[in-house]
Amino acid sequence: MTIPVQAERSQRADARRNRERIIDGAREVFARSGASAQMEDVAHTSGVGVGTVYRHFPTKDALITELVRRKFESFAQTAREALDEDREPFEVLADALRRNAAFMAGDAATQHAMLGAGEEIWARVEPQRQQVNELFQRLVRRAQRAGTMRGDVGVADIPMLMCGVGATMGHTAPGFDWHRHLELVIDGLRAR
Amino acid sequence: MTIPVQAERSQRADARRNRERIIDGAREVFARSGASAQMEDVAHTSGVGVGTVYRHFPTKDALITELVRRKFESFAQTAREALDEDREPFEVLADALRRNAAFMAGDAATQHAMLGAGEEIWARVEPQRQQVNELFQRLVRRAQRAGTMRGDVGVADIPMLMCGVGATMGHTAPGFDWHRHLELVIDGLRAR
Amino acid sequence: MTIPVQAERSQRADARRNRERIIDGAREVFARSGASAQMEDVAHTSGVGVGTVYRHFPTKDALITELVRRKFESFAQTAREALDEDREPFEVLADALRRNAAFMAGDAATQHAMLGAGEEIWARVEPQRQQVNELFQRLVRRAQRAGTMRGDVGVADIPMLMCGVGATMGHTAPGFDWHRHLELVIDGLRAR
Amino acid sequence: MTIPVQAERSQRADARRNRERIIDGAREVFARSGASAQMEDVAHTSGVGVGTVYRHFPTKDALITELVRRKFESFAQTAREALDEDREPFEVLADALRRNAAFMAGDAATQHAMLGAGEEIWARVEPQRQQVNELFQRLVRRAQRAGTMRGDVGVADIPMLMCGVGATMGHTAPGFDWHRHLELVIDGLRAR
DNA sequence: AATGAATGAGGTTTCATTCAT
DNA sequence: AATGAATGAAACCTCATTCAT
Repeated sequence: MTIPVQAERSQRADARRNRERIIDGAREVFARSGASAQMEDVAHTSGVGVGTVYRHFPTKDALITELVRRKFESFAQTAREALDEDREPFEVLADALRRNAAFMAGDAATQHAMLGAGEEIWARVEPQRQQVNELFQRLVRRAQRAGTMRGDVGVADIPMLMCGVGATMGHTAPGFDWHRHLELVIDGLRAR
Repeated sequence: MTIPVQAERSQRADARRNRERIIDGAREVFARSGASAQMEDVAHTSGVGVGTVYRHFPTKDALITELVRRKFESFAQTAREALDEDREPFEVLADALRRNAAFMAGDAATQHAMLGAGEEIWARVEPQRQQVNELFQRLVRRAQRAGTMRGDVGVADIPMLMCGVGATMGHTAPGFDWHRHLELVIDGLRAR
Repeated sequence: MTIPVQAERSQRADARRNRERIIDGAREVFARSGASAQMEDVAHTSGVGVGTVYRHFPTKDALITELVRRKFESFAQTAREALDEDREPFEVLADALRRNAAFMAGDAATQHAMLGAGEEIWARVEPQRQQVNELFQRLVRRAQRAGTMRGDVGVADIPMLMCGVGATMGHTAPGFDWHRHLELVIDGLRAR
Repeated sequence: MTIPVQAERSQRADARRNRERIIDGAREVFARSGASAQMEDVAHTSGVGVGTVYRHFPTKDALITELVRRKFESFAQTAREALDEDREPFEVLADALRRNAAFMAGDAATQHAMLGAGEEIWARVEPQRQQVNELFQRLVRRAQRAGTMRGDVGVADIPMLMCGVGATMGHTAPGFDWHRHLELVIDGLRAR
């Protein structure tokens, strides 16, 4: 009786490992090919067959959604770490934004979602989004209490502004530089 | 002798009318379907055959490029009109940005192009882009001389920031409001 | 009353000139682009509009047919001139074949028809074909009477063999040379 | 342990069977419709979807190329068998040509390629072509040594002459008969 | 559970022909 | 009679998804 369980477990471990490989592959492929990435390419890059990709993610959208979800989770993680920091609160917030922007810069799938192309994706990561919002809410409140952040800006503005920064990342147009964009945004949040 | 000339003119007028109808149709369809709009749909919406669309625009990209080019031209027009105004220079600039943002908000095709989907399109509109830049350059200079605009922000930053505002337009996410995004951007440009 | 007649005549002259220009243009275009030549290209090369091409030739096939018909007429002309010659009859025949092969070499449309692609075209130039046959019949008979041409070869074999030579013309494959092909064919016709 | 191997093999066998079905279907369709045959038609005739055709042959040209390649391979096979015969060498060569001509007559796709429609195709079958040439080279040499074949004709002439015979096959014109054309060619190769 | 071959709707583009001017 | 813009039926090819092995 224990043998099938072991087998099942080992298979689950296998499946789980595959799931991770697929997610890694997908990130790589989306970074390479942008929104036009193909499932076959994801499968090949991940070292599995397309069928396996579809076993784990019933839809291309579902795969992208997972990528975005995880990105939001790392945004949340950044915020959590920031909450433990002890420096000047606005600088803590600004650094968290900088770290998250850097995360986004390396992830074309998330950028794609950020650009409004994926209404549905956006809806399906609502829980994660709220989680991020709640955490940033606290960072914002601290900074506003400290008087170093504008009082008339809310947490809700932050994802909107960061989406804007994300839009810059996809561009190679002259004068476009998301680092500068981000600093202008941060500057705009600072109390005067 | 005048008859052929008239005939020639009337034919051209016809073709030109069709061209405009196609552009109008394209705007409508791109607004509806975003980047995935289909040429067949554009043709049908414009009330012409696909062949006619292809006679005027040899490629889907060429059609989108024309849409974007015209949008840039209206941006330039806005700037020209602004240069004739003689209110407080920063307010003149801010209003020009508001008017242009409103133009973009009504044109999903341009939003799409702005959001990095079309490297090539962007390149082919370079002349128009520079024209817009030059005109805004003057508005910026005036405002900076008047001391009501930050001195450490350049014209080059403006399209980048406006691109960010455009990214907000595609979203229906809670808290997303491009008017607010724009005002935050304008605020960030204001001298303190 | 005479004025309209003159007008009509001048128009006919005009139309006729156009017809010739179209035929010249068509030859040029078919030589350039082979079977995939386009009517628009023919029109442009001829310096007229497509509509004009279609006024003169209701169909692409009709245009090609005319080209082939004329080619056959020049084949006939070659034969007629040969019949006036006074040299050794087989050599006269051989030279006629050489001249006609050279005509074909410069005319992709005819080659195309020769390659069996145009069943219908072939059928529509039947009268011209028979004319050519009859004339060559006489050349063949003379050569056979002179005993310098194989007696067991008929006129009917000649277009078939020449079609084969024509097939060589379209090729750039190594070792392909229609002049050599033709000489081998001529050799095969010679009495031993 | 043997099960996966069997599975792998049977899958490959399946794909391979499909590949053969596609090639058979293609031969049928090209015979019916000539150069203008459609991929959709090939798919339908083969009993598979278009996608499957494109999985096996990325391009219409690739499919035609394969057809031609195989034809060349059967030409080579004919030559190999002929080399094993030990009848009079020229007759052996002649029979090989007859067999190959019959192969061509049954395959409109090859006829089409032979007739110069596909420069690129011709280039991509160069190795097979050379293989055929080498084998025929030996047949030719034997016949020439035996003194029953003309000494001033080379192997390089053979494909050219056979191309000519192929051109006859596409025709239904009166007097056209490729068997006769071939015999005239063979006669031309014979020593006198 | 994994594989990758198969599917086929759908997308862009071409071009012979028609027709309004 | 001439023009060239308009038409739209194909043609080729792609790719998300399904399914037999």
